Order: sequence, then structure tokens, then C-alpha cells
Amino acid sequence: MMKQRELERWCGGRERRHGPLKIKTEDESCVFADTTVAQALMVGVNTLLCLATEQSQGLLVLLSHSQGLSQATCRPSLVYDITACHTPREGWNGTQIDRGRHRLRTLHSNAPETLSPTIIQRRDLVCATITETERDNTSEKRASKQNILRLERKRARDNLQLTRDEENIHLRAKRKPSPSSPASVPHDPLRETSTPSAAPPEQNPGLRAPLPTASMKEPDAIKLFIGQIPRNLEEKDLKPIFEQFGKIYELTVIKDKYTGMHKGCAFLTYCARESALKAQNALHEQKTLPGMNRPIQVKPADSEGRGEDRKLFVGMLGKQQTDTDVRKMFEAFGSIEECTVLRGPDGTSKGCAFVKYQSNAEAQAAISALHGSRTLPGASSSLVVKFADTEKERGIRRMQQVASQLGVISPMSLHLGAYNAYTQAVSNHLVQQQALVAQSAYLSPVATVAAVQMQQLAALNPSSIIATPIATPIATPIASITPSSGTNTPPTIAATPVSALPPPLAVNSYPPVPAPPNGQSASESLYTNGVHPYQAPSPALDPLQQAYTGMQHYTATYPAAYGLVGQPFPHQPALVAQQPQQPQQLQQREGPEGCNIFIYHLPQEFTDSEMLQMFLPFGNVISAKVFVDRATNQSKCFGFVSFDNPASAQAAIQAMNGFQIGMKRLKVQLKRPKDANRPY
DNA sequence: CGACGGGACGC
DNA sequence: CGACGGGACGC
Repeated sequence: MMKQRELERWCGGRERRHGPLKIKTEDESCVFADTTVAQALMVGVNTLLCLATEQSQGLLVLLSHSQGLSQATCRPSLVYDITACHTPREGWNGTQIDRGRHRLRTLHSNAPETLSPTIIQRRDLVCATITETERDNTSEKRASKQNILRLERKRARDNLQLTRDEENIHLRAKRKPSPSSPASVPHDPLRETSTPSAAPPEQNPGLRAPLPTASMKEPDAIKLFIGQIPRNLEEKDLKPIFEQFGKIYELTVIKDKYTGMHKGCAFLTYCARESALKAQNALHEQKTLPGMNRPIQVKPADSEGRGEDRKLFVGMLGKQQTDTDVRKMFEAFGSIEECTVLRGPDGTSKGCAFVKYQSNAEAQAAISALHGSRTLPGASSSLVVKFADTEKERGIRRMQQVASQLGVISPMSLHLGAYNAYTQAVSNHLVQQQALVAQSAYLSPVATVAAVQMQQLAALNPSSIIATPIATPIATPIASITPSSGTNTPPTIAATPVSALPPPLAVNSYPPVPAPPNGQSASESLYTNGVHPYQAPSPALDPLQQAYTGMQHYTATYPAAYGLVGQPFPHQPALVAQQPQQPQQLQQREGPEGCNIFIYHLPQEFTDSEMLQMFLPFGNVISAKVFVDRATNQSKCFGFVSFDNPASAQAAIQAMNGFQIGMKRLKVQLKRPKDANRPY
């Protein structure tokens, strides 16, 4: 009879893993297979539209498909009921969801071009039941009704997923303040189908029995989070506000665990689920309590577990589109909890927005219908609608931004933890230098936060390794770092903010980019290391002066390096000793005594250039060589870097010795002098 | 665990 | 090609 188990198997997962696209019962009574992949073109890469086959008359299934169309895999978490039609050639452009009609159509898989759906009803498919009682019915229309997947809400997560009834009420309430009677709910074939079934009562949320007692809550009651409450309002003050929507089961102002301070928000549970929906509908963002400058928030608490996957990122907006414009575009697909166009400090649109629905299903519907559906005026390509970054992805994105600000190239290729630590190590080096020059400046809070975030994120990836660490000189420190004292001490962030240097101040011997605005010539910048020597006549300057001296040496020895001055960074600073024409010839130059360092525990995949990049921030790298086994061409995981001055070598050792990559720590020390430690 | 270079050619 | 943030989610 029912192949419920199998359906559940691939319908039940809410994770984003993909299973093979095959939707059928064991007896093949209902089949949505990858034969319908072609239809997916109609709705974009994030969805897979399965037209009903003859066996599954009258049903249309819209499946999320996060891998693109080349693979017939999908996340079959959603099922959409049938809707109106338009032709696929038109795409979904401008299609409106008509929730007022519940028209079922029988669609034939062999004629997909002529039929295409418009969604009128959305539901999460958590558990599907196929009723086959009337499969032999001769009336096609009738059969289609009988073959409907009956959908059941999954309680834990999708608690607020609206049933059809609730949704109707919801919508009506939005249009008319005074709710109409349930009798006015439009004829609903879905409900009609499900009512006479043998389904247990709890699968029919619309037909709940009355509460036994008023002091109990319904099993599917919703805990609401109430925000933007004035702190002088306590439970007793709030109660009247919310009581008008139904009997309150529990109302608790949220207070700080330790201080007992009113946090300006509360939890509210009504006895009846519907009361919660009503209250949310009537109040959320609709009213503002006295003394507040933002409207009250009434929405399911986080503990209701419907957290993610309902917020969309919308890209490729025109610059002139407002929150309202975007909202109008998206409200057809569900109840929007928030809708914000991102703007820069000057108020100009960034051309993108966030739209948060109340449910994942709504978000899915919006993606299906809108992604790529049109090109807005002023946008360079078609509309982008996708799920917003997760918290984790956001962190990565933030870090990448920090990285680009720091001038680090290809942070993508850097695994998080190592990159973070590396940035710290470099910053450490920089801050130490800068502290000599600018002791009284303060690190911007933004930079501090960014650094801390990176630190935290790094903690999530303890086993990460550097794949392609490429760093260019960094002109702005991200944080104050405690000097790694001694060996094998990993860099750590210190609480004390230090300096954010003025932009033109470059590090070590790297030419500042862009050129300083004060009229210095580029070569002068290089020569003075961005700092006029007479600016800071402190005895503490010795190391800097050493570096400076070293650089003089360098400039004297390799005058060709002047050619590097003023080059934009993407144009790799690279080997300073390198002659442009024949890079290969110059890789094996050893620096003076004390300028060569030995690095061990390099990641296997580290190449010369990567190691070079890694040590560039500490000075002029004359050569960087990872040793490879000649037979296997595999790295031997150690190498040498030569600087043109001892101070750079010391700085590199100081910063990078003990630097953790994966499970190992770099060993960075001075290269032993030739012939030293030879047993004979 | 320790490990410290510059490696080579056939025509 | 753009990725937020305002103010909170207890016991």
C-alpha cells in the first residue's frame, strides 16, 4: 500500500546533501524522475521542476537542486502543489503566485512545453502519503485529486509552517483587519482529499480538537520572541497587550542571568498556536511601544528551531531600488520578516538586499520564481536570489575582506586557521616595528574586532593548513600582538590596542603604494622606508635602523630593484634580486651570514614561491628554496630563505618560528654556517 | 624522531 | 558580483 517509508527517506532530510533525484513509490504508482530535468530549465539552477507523470497525475513537484542541472541530484525538501499555467518559454518572469485559487491540473510529461506551473501553495514536505484509493478512477481530474501527496508538517523545526487554513487566515488578516469566518475559506481540494483519509488526527493540524483546559497549551504551540519592549514594562504590563489575541500560557520577560537586568525582550507562549500567529500578524513590525524607536518584534523564538534557510541574499538590484521595491517583489512568495537593501555609509545602495521570510519554503519559492528571472534597470546582469550566507560563511567572507584590506592575495587558498595565525604573525612583526615609530596611536575598533573574529574563526579549524599562502606587504596592522617570546611560541592576540599606521607607511623595505602624498618621490619612499629617519630619534630605533642599513646595502648592491618602486602590488614584489629577464637563474642566491634562515616542517605542498610569499613581509627575499627529492619531485618539507639583511632574518624567525600549520609547527632558525657541525 | 642547499645534460 | 546589523532568545 503506502510507500511512505521510501518517500520519507528522501523527503525527510533537511540537510543540503543531495540524493539521487528519484521520487517514486515501490510500485511506481507515483513517479517523478529525472526525466523531468529538462523542466528545471524553467526555474533555474536552484530548483528542479518535476512535472507530473501520468502516474502521478495532477502533481507538480518543485525540488531544490543545489548542484546545478548537470547532475540529477536534488534536495527534495519541498513539494509544491499545482498551480496555474504559462509556457516555459516565458520563463517565470513576472509570474505571480495566486494563492486564491487551488486549481489542479493534470500535466503530462510528454507535453511539458505547453504547460508550466505557477505556484499557489507551498508546503514543506516532511512526510508524504499517497492515497491510491481511487487510482482506477476513470476521471482524470478526479484521479488527480486523489493522488495528491498529503503533507504533514514536521513539528520540531517547521513549527510555523502554515497549514493551508492558517495561511488563509493569515492572508485574510493581512488584507482585512477583521478576520472573516472560516466558512469563507475558499474551496480547497487538498483539504478535501485529506479529510476522509485514514490519517491519524495529529496529521491534520487544521482539525485540532479543542483544548482540554485553558491552562494547557496545544502541543504545537509556538513560543514567540517579543523584541523592542521598553525596559520598564514587566509581565503584568505586557499581558494586556498580548491577551487580546488569545489566552496566554506563559509570558516571561528576559532578564540577564547575573544582573537581572531587563533585556528589553520577552518570551510569549499562547495556549493556542493560532493565537501566536494572530499576534505575530497583528503586531510584528506593526506597532511601536512607547519609548521605542523601532517597531515591536513578534516572531517565533530561536528555540523554535526554524532558524536558517529562510533568509535570502538578493543581488543585481538596481541602485535606485528601495526596501519597499524589493519587498513588493518578494512579498508574493511569503510573509517577509525583514527586507533591507544594503547601503554604504553615504546611503547609496550596494545593489543587493536581504530578504527574510518566515519559512524556508517561502524562501525557496522566491528563489524558484525570481532568481535570474529578470534584469533590473541599472543592473549588469539578471537578478540573483539565493540563500544568504550562513554564519560560518559570513565569517569567512569577513575574513576575506579583512585580508584584502591587508593586501593579502588569494586568501581563498588559505585555510582559515593558518591564514589567521599567519596574519597575526605578520602583524606581530609589523606592530613591533610600528611601535617604535608610533607609540601613541590607537588601533581602530574595527580592526580589533576583525582580528578577534579571525582568531575565533581560526579556532574552528584547528587542522587547517596553508595551501597557497601568498602575502604582500601589509600596510595596516590588524591587531596588537604579543611578541612571541622565545621559540615555539605561537603568536597570540593581546588586548592592548596599538597603532594603526597612516596608509603611506609601508613596511620594511617595500615601496608604499600608492606613493606618499607629501611629495616624496617614490625612490625616496623606498629609501626612507616610508619614515623619515629624523622623525623618530629614539634609541629604540636600532632594529629599524638596522633594517634601514640593510636596505641601503641592498639598494647599493641591487640597484635594479629601483625598478620595482611604484609597481602595483598585484604585480608581485617578488624576488628583489631577480633580474627581470631570467628569473630562473637567480633563485639560488645566498645572503650574507646571518641572513639565511632554515625552515622545517613546511607543508608538503609548499613550493618555492609560496614560501617566498610567506616570508616577503619580513624583508627583501633574495631567494627561497624548498627542497625537493629529485627522484619523486616531492618536497622534503624543508627549505631556505635568504634575506639581504640580518634584521629581516631575525624578524622572520621571531614571527614564524613555531607557527602552526596543520598539526605541525614551523621550525624557523638561522641556517647553520657552511661546514658547521660537520662531524669531520 | 630528525631533518641544514644550491642536485643536473646530450648533442 | 553587490554579503547586513539594529537590540535582546532565559530557565
